[in-house]
Amino acid sequence: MIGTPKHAPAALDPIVRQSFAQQLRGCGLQVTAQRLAIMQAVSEGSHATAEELTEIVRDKIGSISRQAMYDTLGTLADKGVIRRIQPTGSPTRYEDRVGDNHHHLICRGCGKIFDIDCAVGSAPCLDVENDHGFDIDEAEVVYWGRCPDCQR
Amino acid sequence: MIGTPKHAPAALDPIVRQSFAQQLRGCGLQVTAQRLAIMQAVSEGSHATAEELTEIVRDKIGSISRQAMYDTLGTLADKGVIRRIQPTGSPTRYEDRVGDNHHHLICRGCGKIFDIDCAVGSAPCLDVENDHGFDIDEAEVVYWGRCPDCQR
DNA sequence: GTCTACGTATTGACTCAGTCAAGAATTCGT
DNA sequence: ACGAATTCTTGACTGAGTCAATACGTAGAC
Repeated sequence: MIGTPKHAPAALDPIVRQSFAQQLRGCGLQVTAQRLAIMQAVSEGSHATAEELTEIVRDKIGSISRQAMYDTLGTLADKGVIRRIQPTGSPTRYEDRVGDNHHHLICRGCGKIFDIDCAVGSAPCLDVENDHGFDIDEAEVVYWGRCPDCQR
Repeated sequence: MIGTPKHAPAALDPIVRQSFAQQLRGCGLQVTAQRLAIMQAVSEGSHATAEELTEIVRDKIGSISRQAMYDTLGTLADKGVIRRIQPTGSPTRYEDRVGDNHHHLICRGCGKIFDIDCAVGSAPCLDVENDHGFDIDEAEVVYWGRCPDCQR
């Protein structure tokens, strides 16, 4: 809670706020204080869980219901505004880096998650020998290993 | 034995059974009816959930506790005898294809899972530009799309 | 063969993440 | 400012998985 990653926890930069609001309208969604706070929280937290995001949002606007969190996170993820990642053995996490095809590196020891830029290009790995007739739209890659701290 | 109602409907091929038993001993595990039945169930089901596997095992040996299922599936997965896969929005699934670096193709519509052989080679994707000092041991790839049936 | 110690299975209560449903509040086009 | 549609709150609920204590079975020692 102390020492926020990117921004001071206080007020949302009006320009950023404007951009969040436009994103919502662009998706045909109404603009509400809860949604703005959730979008801000996702962009501040790095791969945060719904519970962690709830904490952050409560710091901003006082209170929010669990259901509003899940509803909004779900809709935003469906609209492609945020991305949902669900590592094995961990609750669902959310991030705001979308559309740049990056992947994740997770430590088997402590569970920390790092971003990995895709080495192959902008839309790699989508080539598959036998696609079973599927219309494939995403290749999700998770690298597993041990971080330097956990290698002892 | 004669008096007991513990039926054995689809008896396990003795040779396969032997191989399962050897795998268990090789991992330093004791050989029990429950474990043999679970290993057989995993090799029969394709990407089955713990619950589906429980059904299959009960058909074989009459009954098993939920805890024994989770314990055994967990141990076998840790020992590398079976593989655990956890797609977003679905309970954990298990399969017995291990060590051949294949991936999975999941339908966003119906959730069906298909195996995809890795096009790149036997241990691909493990090359990463910036590995953050990690000791990476696995790259897990999930392809998302729509199967032919769900494309309408 | 039997004994014994440890690994394994059962039981039942419990936790955690997420969902459902109904009603109250807010947003925003007119 | 009005009203319909969307969104939020509340509280009960579900499903998957875990914990802890006890009972059982396996396999090595005698």
